[in-house]
Amino acid sequence: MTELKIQHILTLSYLLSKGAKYNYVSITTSSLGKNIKKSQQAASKHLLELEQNQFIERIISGRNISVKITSKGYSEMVKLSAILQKSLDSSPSHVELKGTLVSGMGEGAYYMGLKGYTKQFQSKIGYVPYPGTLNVRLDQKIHQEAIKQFETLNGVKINSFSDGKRTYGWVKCFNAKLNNSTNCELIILERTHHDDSIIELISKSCMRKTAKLKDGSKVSIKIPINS
Amino acid sequence: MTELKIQHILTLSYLLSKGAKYNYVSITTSSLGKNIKKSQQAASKHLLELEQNQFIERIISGRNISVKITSKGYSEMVKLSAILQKSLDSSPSHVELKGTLVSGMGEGAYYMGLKGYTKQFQSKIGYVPYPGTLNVRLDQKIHQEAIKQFETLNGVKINSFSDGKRTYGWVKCFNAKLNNSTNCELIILERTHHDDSIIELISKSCMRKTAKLKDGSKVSIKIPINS
DNA sequence: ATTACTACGTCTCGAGTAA
DNA sequence: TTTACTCGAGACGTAGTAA
Repeated sequence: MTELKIQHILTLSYLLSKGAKYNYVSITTSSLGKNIKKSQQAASKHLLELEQNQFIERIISGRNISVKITSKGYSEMVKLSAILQKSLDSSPSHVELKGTLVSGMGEGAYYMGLKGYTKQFQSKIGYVPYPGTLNVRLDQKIHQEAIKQFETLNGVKINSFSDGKRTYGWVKCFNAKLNNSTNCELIILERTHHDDSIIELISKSCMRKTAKLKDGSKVSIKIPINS
Repeated sequence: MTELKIQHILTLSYLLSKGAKYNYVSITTSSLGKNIKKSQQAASKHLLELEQNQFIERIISGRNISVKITSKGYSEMVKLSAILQKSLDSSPSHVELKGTLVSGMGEGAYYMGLKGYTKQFQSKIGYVPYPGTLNVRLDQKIHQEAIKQFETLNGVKINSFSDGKRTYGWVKCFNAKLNNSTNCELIILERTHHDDSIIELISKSCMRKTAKLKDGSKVSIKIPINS
């Protein structure tokens, strides 16, 4: 049994949309050509080949050509569409980052402890974070690159605020799971104070204790993507 | 902007199924080749071209290659999948037959009037047909061919029966609309007594009267397909 | 083992054109 | 107008092979 050639799927798709599943529909090769963005000659060849391989049936009366898709042709299209559909759906909806626990400068703890932030944390993520952020260095390039997409993804937005002297930038939170067990939030800062390879996490309790971590521990962070 | 080449969709589909929408996933060109049923070399070329046209991003560290689909690549796949999906869904779910009203031999009327049939008609299609079938000759080849598929489609099945002397074959009924207005049933007989170009219709009342028809009238019959 | 180059063969397309 | 042929150009895939 001959396989459906990949370049024929647009032709079959067009025929299908014209109702060629149950009825013989009359078409011209030039109109088909336009629709699949190929020449009239290519369209003609497509029909010929599809007929030869029994994906379609043709009835020719004079200049008029009528085409119907066979059940074999239809099921091939269903199969292909299902493959695409499945691959689009099944794409795992989380990002996994791996890295090493490092010491921060205490800056994160200072900023995140400001009232302008803690009030919003309480209402938007449901808790006031333990004072102190967990800094993780992403050792591999693939994780350093993967983190960049969070700039464009939508998380829980903690708005910027001002205390009269200066303004503090916004913070985006993404729910995450540390080492498959500890719930926490990955935070993306408007004004970051370190390079792309360091990420910061906050949590309700002290993660160094609950997850039994110390500097140099290898950690995994999984962030579900909900879109 | 370069278009996504049709031969690359299987590669993108495979990457997607490996989770390459959000994460960089590491793959080998030979495993990709196997999955898309092409050689390792072809797979390598595919990745190179996809990267060139910004459908994917690659990170190469030594022998290891990691790939992530770009948003451009993802949306192209969504687009294509939608086109296929739509063409599969939107296929008109009815068959239209056109033909000319002709006189039957009265045989249809005789058989369909037998109690073994009429009892089943009453319970399965909700009425006892007007005694007499409407015979329509399908003038065009495309309609003569289209009628053949009803052999394999499932309609309302009127079972065969025996009166002791002989058995009478089964009858399949398909709800139909005559000239867009009169409800009737297309009947497919196990033992037909005429050639493929003649179809028979039954209805509750006399269609020649209700639809104002006489021999030679051109008629249209639309049969919804429910599958 | 890996990726990806060159070389070559085959497939696909489109221009020209016949019927 | 149609469809579909021939044929040349270029796209695509694979074998062999280097790194």
